[in-house]
Amino acid sequence: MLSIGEFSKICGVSTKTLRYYDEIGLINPDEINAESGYRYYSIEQLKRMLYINRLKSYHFSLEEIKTMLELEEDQSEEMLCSALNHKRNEIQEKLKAFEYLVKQLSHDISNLEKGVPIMSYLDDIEVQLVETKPMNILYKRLIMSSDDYASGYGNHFSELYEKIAKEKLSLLGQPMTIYHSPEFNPAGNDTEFAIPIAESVKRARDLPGSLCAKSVLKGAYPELTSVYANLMKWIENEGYELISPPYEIYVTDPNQANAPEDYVTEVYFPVKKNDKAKIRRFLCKQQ
Amino acid sequence: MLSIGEFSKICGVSTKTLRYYDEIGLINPDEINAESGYRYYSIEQLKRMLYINRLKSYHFSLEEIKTMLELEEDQSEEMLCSALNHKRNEIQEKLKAFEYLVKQLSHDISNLEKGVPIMSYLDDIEVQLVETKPMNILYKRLIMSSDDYASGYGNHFSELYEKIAKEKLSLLGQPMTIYHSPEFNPAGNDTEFAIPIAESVKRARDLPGSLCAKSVLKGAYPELTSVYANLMKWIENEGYELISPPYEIYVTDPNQANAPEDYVTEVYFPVKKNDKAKIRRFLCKQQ
DNA sequence: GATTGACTTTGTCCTTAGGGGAAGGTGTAT
DNA sequence: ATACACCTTCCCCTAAGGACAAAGTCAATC
Repeated sequence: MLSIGEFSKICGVSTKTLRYYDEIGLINPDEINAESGYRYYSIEQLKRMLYINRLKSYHFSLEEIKTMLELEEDQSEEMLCSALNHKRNEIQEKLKAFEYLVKQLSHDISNLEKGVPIMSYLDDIEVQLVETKPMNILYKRLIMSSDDYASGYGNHFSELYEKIAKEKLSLLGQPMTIYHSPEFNPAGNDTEFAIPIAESVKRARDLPGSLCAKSVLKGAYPELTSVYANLMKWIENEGYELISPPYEIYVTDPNQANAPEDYVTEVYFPVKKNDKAKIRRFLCKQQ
Repeated sequence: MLSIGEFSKICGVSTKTLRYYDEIGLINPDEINAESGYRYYSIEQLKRMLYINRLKSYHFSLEEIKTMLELEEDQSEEMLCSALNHKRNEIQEKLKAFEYLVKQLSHDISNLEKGVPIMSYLDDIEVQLVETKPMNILYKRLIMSSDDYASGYGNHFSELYEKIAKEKLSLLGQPMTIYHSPEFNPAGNDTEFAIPIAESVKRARDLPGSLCAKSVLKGAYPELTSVYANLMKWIENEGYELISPPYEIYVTDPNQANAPEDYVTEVYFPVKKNDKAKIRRFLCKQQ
């Protein structure tokens, strides 16, 4: 039997960690001296501990590791395999995200070396006033958490496209997303996926035309918040106000597998000129 | 002026977060109503908030972002640039680590699909008993935290090599590391870097020869803990005990830029047969 | 047998970057 | 005046342990 210190050294895990794992039931010492409370581990527990270490290195949470160890005992290898596969996909996603980050960082660094401030691109986002025409859209509206965005977009749109194909509807434009939430909430935002079509079928509605402030983004989606911010700033400065939920039109189809830097997205903010009361309040607050 | 909810929506940051940032002084509202305590943000603060978001996406901590914002005000762009460069290197390191993880995961998955348990490789690590010859080693001993390992190894060895080159000493073997800490401690382990040489110079000492349990690892360094564990298990089972600190010899030079999977490392545990008292105690504990 | 020093126990507080919810006060529109 | 959305502070919670502190225990030496 090994004391906690000996076991600690052998597995390269601190004694603190071993006590913590005992507490959460991840690996309990083979024997605990009833009088002194000293923990003793057997040499056979080594394998379990090393297994835990390996799963930890794969970025599984201790909670996940615990259930995987229980799977191990049930000899349920398919479950284990699918957990590993799932984790591999997760890591590959992160890999891609990191590759993109390096690109972005390099871009910012080279700008900074040229003396261009990092956020100066904000001032280069152009805003136009346009009059949009009413559209008939096939829609699907639901609460989306920010985690779902990456995977969710594709799925929801493909559902809509499927319906269009099955019911032989006439496609009239690019896919779009309408944001209904009045406040940003990481837990979930009220989001509507839509595709313009000709027919007035069941899950279709009218999107009225109106005066809109519009910006076009050429770049990856994370940049969209900047565009939103810029549009809000613009309408504030120019004395307009938002009259209905903003929406985005995806001009480039992400399924066509372009690089994220080449995506083109149009952002529309339906607006009208501020009314007198608002202006008065606005000036009042300014004082 | 914008209420916290409006500002929240514009920047895509929750109101909770905005209050937290106010608390830690990352971004304070332009104005706070003295009676109601309501926070009001100006449209000019947008840029700062978006800047914070961007730095956050680069995985800077809020603490780091805070100092970077202060740098911004001092117009100290070189510091900013070096911070970004540093972060880029960090991310590239993580990228490499993730690529290796995917490899390892794939390996484990393919094994598992063949019905081979993940940890079965442990049973395949061979242990031999060997008699080592005494060596004269040039050494450098210090406390290394586990974070330092990746970067530290190279530096410390190159320092030793430099000394050998400058003082025209005779190189007699591969670089090695001796682990003196009695317990694993993430904050730091007592580690000795050493290279065998012929001359008895100042920072050289004798490493006595002895009976050793030895394993050879072909694979990346994170696997070493498994080898250590296996050796400990072996000496426990075979009735030996460790008599002096274990050490590793790096047969493959990492500087030769092989793939980590091809590294060859020998691990030595100086041992002797258990004495009677130990055996008695051991049996006693077994009961 | 006594002491020493290394080892171990439990306990409490601390870390990041906020999320959840309660209790109560405000702003604004009707 | 009232309803309702919005805002405030306050407190507790997260994952995976690390950093102490006070007190008890082990094994070896004198």
